[in-house]
Amino acid sequence: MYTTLFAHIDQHVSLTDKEKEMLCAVLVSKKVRRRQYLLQEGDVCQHDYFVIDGCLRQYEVGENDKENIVQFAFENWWMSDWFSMLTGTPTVYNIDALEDSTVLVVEKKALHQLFIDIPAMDIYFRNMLLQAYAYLQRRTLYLQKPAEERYAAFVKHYSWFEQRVSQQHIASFLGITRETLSRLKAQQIKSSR
Amino acid sequence: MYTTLFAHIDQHVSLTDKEKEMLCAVLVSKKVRRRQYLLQEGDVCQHDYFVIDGCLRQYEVGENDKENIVQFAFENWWMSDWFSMLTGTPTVYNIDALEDSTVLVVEKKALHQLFIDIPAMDIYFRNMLLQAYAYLQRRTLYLQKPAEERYAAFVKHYSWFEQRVSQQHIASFLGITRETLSRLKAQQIKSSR
DNA sequence: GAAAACCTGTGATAAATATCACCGGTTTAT
DNA sequence: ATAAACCGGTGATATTTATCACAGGTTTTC
Repeated sequence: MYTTLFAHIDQHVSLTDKEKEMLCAVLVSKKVRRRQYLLQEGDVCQHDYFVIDGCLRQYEVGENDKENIVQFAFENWWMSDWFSMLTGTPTVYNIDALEDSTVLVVEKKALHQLFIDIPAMDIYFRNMLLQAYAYLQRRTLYLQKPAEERYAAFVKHYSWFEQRVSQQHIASFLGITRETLSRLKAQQIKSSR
Repeated sequence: MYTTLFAHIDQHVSLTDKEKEMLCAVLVSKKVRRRQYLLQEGDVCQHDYFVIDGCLRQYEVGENDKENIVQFAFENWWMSDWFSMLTGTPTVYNIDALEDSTVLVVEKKALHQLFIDIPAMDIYFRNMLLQAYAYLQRRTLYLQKPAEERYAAFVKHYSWFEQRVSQQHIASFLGITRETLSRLKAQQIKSSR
């Protein structure tokens, strides 16, 4: 059950068997159904989630009920609302599952204790954070550009998303409407001939 | 000289005098003039910068020579290109000073050694990262929305920027043209009467 | 297995935003 | 000290993108 996570951690740092045991002790595995919430607007975020299998999304619901997707999480990604967790304030985001999924759950305090008890986990998490930050910065950069460039960047970096999530969710991720995305795709196919 | 940084660290964690000494040993203070580069496209980023006084910007130069500002750094902010530093690949960003500034410089390896030697610095840096990530996520959210909402969010969260940086830089930060920003401002003044 | 809900594509139109051009006022460089 | 560069505002216009409406195909639900 935990092998997926161990394999991922092994790509960054080495854990002793004893440390793996300590880690397991604070992990809880959880099955979530498609459309099921892990976090809802107004909650205070208390957990960090690691996707073993499936797909999560994090989004804000604007006025006019429009859903703005901040992030997806597929296999081997962590997802949480750090801001809410760090400050103890209610979150503005929702996290739910786009597919039936299996996740590992770590509670906030247990996570911080892990950092203290297992230096390697501390390094692993910092690496995860740095990586997440770097990717988010790149996304920020593209969100400052017109729709066509956003889509081009998406195809270049994340084209495999297309197999997993619907067009309208990709459009939301790119900050454009589904209609505009549909037209950009048509245009791209045309220009590649 | 280092009191600014110590004061900032103190807001998050406590350092012993011995630890402060160790920290000072790896810090180099540096004066940078307005327009002077700290990092240029193509460099591999090797340093993390802490602004004691002044203001930095991090930006990408697109085709058509357009500057896309990813981030500002004022007093008490750290700035670096984590992605380049983490992966050792050349950066796509430039970092330069918008005002004559004083910064503290830490070299990559020294920084990682700090994390190992001083647990409190480790926690401090993780907090910085979490905070930076949370803010960037909020920015991502607003970049998915129309110009008027971006500007409104800017005024709400960062209006003090306006005293420090030019309109065109703010426009770049918001991902809109300076003309559009100018019109939004005019419109805001009008509607507030 | 029929009805409802959902998803993608596409046309017509409206709204938002960018581009281009020009202005006067300020700062910078020689 | 003067010219040059920069800066922010504003009008006219072009381009991009959103909105609205509808249609056919698929999936979900009861």
